[in-house]
Amino acid sequence: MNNAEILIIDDEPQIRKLLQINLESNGYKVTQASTGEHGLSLSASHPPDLILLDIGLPGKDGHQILKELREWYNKPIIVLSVRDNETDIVSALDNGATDYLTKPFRTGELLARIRSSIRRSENAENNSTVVCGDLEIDLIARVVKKMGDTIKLTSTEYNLLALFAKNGGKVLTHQFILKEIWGYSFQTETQYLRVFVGSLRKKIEENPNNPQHIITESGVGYRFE
Amino acid sequence: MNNAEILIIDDEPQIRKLLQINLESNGYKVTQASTGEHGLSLSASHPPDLILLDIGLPGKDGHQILKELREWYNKPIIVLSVRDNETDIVSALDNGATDYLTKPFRTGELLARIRSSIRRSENAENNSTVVCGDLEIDLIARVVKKMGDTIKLTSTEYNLLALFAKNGGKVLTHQFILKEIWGYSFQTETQYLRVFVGSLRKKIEENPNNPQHIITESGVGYRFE
DNA sequence: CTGTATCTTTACAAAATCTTTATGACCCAA
DNA sequence: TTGGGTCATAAAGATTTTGTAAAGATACAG
Repeated sequence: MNNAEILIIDDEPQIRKLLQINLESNGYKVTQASTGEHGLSLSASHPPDLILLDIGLPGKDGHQILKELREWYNKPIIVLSVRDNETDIVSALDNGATDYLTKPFRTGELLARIRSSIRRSENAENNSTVVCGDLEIDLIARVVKKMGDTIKLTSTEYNLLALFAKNGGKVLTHQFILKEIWGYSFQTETQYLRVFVGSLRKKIEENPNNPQHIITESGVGYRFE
Repeated sequence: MNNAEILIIDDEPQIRKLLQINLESNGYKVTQASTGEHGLSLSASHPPDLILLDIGLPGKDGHQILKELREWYNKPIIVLSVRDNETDIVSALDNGATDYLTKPFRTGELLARIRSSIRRSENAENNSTVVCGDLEIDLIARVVKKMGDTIKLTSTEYNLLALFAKNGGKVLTHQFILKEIWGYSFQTETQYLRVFVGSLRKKIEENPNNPQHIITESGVGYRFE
């Protein structure tokens, strides 16, 4: 992923600034939060592709934030901390941190660890091009073709289709889809899904009244074939 | 994974011994190799669940071994090294190392990083399918197939079948099933069960009048075979 | 500032599913 | 034989879930 979105949760402005400059110059899109609570709400309303989390936060502790994030967030979380003691490291890793880096860190190493984390979270969902009957979905170029012709999709439509394509054959619950595309706080907005699934079907299905790709599993969610 | 197999590739016997003792006392099964070449052939003949790789190997360099491993091996590789310079760290991570730890390392931290790596590589795979004659029930994808063809089940029908599949061979009482699927207050609604078992049988049994999968235990409940 | 594309919300019809009722079969003991 | 209990099935009804169109809101580019 070239332009992954990274959320920084850290109370020190100079660290945030340093990270922002380095990350942006490497092509990442950066969001910032100075408190854990703000970080939680930001990630809930728009889930980033990776989170950089400081452990030594004022107010709610970083360990606590990590636990709350991991209740639903399953992409990489790299913990940054001045604390170099084993207890903090082990606790963070066992609570679901992807990696733990002590401050001061080397920028090159941080970037490499970010690349490594993102790479693994990506090929967990098995990247490249998904071919499905007359449909071709290029997950890298973000292009969708039907019988060889490029289809014009809006950003949200594409995100939804990509999520389906990455999880072909599985039933995805409404909650899961809403969480992935719109964010944690949209879990109850099932009407969004109906509208967007409707418009996707109009564009990708041969006969939208008898969908062959996006199949509805009544009461549960949708399944992509 | 409680008893994961870990391969140690390191030329220092005392490090291997130290690792072996610590890993085995934590329930891991340990194999050892003192050279990169030996490590490659061991991992090829019997792929471990995780590899601990020393970078400072005599003969073929650890970076080279890492590259060759990554041509086919996609489970976690944690690099251990006395080299604490950025070049080695970045190179290892970019060549597919899951993590990089400098020696001397803290045992607790290493164990936590091993747990973390294995945990993530596990839930990347993760498919539990119950096969039962011509029936296949994929509990993660929430899909049921009969002779390879996907069967359309309603949400309640699926829940019921999944409950049966998870308890194959056991007799499940009416009360228990009703409690699990509909909730505690439905324990007396045995007629629900008759209706739903009936419709399930129509869909999954070869001959619904002579059911082979869902067997009636008169006066008690049902049993799944 | 203006128009266009996209997203969000509302309203209602259609479809799918669940619940209830009715009926008949079967087994077993009185 | 007869009557009570358990079970299976069909079908009517009630309820929930889904699909669709379209209006209002928002964001964005020129």
